[in-house]
Amino acid sequence: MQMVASVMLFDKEDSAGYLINHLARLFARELQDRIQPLGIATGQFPILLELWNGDGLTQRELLGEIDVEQATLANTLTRMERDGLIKRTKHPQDARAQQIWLTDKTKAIKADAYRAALETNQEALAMLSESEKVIFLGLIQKVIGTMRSE
Amino acid sequence: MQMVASVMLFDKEDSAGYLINHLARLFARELQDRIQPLGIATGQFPILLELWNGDGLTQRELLGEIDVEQATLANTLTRMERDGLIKRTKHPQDARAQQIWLTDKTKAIKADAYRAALETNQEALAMLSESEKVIFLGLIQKVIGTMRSE
DNA sequence: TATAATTGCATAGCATGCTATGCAAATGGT
DNA sequence: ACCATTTGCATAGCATGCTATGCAATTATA
Repeated sequence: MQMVASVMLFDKEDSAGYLINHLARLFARELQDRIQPLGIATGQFPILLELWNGDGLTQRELLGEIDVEQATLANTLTRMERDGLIKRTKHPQDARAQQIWLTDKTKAIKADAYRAALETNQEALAMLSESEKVIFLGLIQKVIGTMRSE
Repeated sequence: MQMVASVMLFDKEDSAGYLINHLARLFARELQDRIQPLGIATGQFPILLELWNGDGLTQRELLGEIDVEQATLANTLTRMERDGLIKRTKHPQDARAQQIWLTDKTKAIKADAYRAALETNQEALAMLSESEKVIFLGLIQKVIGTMRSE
C-alpha cells in the first residue's frame, strides 16, 4: 500500500480516454434528468432527432445517420415501440423492412426535447468562452475523425 | 418525409453532448480491442489503475478515487473476483468492509495494460499538435469541473 | 430458373452504468 | 446500556451498447 508519485506511469486525469468517458457519463446524466419528465431516454435521443427531421425511414436508413451498431438500434427501437414513442409499419416494397414513424406523443415533445439538449450543452460549456467552445467542438470532431478511420 | 435545412433547430454534429458520447464509445472500443487479450475489460481499468498504485483498499476507499456509483463499483468488483482479477479479504477492523487485492494475474499484466492505454490515447490524438493536445485535455477538464459542480 | 450471396432485422448473451432499496455492522447521542 | 443514525456493501431492475449469430426476404449469378 505504498506508492511514489514519480513512479506513476499513468495519470488518469491526463488520459484523454478516461476524461472523455467521465465527461460522457456526466452529459448523459444531465440530459437524462432533463428529458425523463418528457418520457424519453438518452439513447432514444439520436433516433428522435432523425425522425423529427422526417419520419418513415427504415431501420437501415436510420442506421446510416446514427453511430451505433445495428443490434443496438433494433433494441432501442423495440423499447421505444413498447413505450409508445414510435410505430413500425411494413415497408410497401420490401417485406424484410419496416418504416418507422413518430407517434403523437413524440411529435408533441419535440420543442421541449430540443430545449433540454440545448440547455444541457449550454450549461456544460458555460465556463468556456465562445472561441473555446468552437475550438473544443473542432478538436472533438477531429479526434472522432481520426478514430473512425482506424 | 421532408425537411428543410434552414429549419433544423439542432445539428448533432455540433452538439457537445452528442459528440462526446460518440467519442467515448470510440475510445472504449479501441481500448477494449487492446486489453481484451490481457483478459481485462474497460470498466475494470480504472479500478486496476488504482490497485496498481497500491492495493488493500476497501471498496469505499476505491470509490473515492473512481468516478462511478457505489453499485457500479460493487458489481464490477464481483465480476473481477469471478474472473480471478482481484481477491477480497475481510477487513481486520470493520466486519462490514473488505480489502481488495490484486492477484498474480493482474500484477503480471500491469505493464502491458499501461501500454495499451497509452497507445490508445496516442493514436486517438495523433492528428493533434502537442499544443492542441494540451488545450484539448484542459478544455475537457474544465467542462468536467463545471458539470460536477451543478 | 435454380442456387448462391447479400440484405434487413431480430435475438442471445454480456459488460457497463444508473437509481432505488435493503441490511448488517459500526457509531453517536441520551 | 440503549436506540437512532450512519456507514459499507449487496442486490434488483433497468437502459445503453457491444459482438456473435440466426433467419427470412431479396438480389445476383451460373
